[in-house]
Amino acid sequence: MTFSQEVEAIVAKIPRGRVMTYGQLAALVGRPRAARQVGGIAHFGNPKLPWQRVVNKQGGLAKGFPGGREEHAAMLRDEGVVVNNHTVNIAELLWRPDEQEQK
DNA sequence: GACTTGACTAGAC
DNA sequence: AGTCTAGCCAAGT
Repeated sequence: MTFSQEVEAIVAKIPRGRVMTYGQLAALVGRPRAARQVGGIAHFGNPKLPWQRVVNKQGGLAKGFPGGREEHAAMLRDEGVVVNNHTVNIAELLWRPDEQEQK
């Protein structure tokens, strides 16, 4: 299991209407400083994963997302995420894996 | 096996 | 407050 596979696994588990930061995502797989790599994985990784739920620490949408932030924001809104000025309420929407684990 | 790249983050100017 | 630089880690070439 490579780092990218672990990251993809977590991204795939992010519930609808929730988001995560690259930094936290990296930390969850044991590499708190690998935020850059998380972004890199998103670029050439599995395009079917909800990368739109992965945002930077400011809650801002990914700058390199295909279609631009407009499309990114539209996707998140469709999931029930409140997006203001291309920025999500990271404090409210940040998802914690333990919410789902509950075990 | 070494060098380059990258959808990040935090600190400095 | 906006922009630049440096640090970081793993995958790609």
